[in-house]
Amino acid sequence: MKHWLYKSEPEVYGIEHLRRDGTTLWDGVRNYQARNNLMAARIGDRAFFYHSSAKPPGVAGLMEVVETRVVDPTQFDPESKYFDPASKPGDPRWITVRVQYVEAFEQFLALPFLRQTFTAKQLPILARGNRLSVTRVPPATARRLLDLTGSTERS
DNA sequence: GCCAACGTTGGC
DNA sequence: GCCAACGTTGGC
Repeated sequence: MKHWLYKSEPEVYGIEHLRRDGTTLWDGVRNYQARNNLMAARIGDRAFFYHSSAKPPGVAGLMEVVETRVVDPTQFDPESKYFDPASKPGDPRWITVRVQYVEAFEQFLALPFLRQTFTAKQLPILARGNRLSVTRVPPATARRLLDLTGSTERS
């Protein structure tokens, strides 16, 4: 089982929205590297929910991947801000996953704390200039994060 | 609001 | 294929 980190702005869609919805389609990713990471997810993988552009930003909760390689419908919707006129229904460009709520962490981990605790190698989003919205979290880092958050999944 | 770090686009 | 211009992300 792999661990990932998915970013979203909590004012747009945060862990509390997911708690309410139960599951959601992680749509709107329009970066090829991030998409490739989404395509590498397998059912049962866990994803840390990262609140970006928040005050403060940080790791807020945990999700489980429940459906993989889902065609992102917003690419074909002219009304959507994620509409991609170059993507063809027979050859969709944007593929994503469905995620399910696992928990909102008792202990939110703010970015300054993450910087104190991990190196950029341990947690790729800390790398200078890293703007990728979907990244892998190495197993050792995932374990430490789960411990630090008081997750129900801690070992 | 600013800026760094990229990714994308389009002219040539 | 190069590269300048432009757009986006996201922290500060």
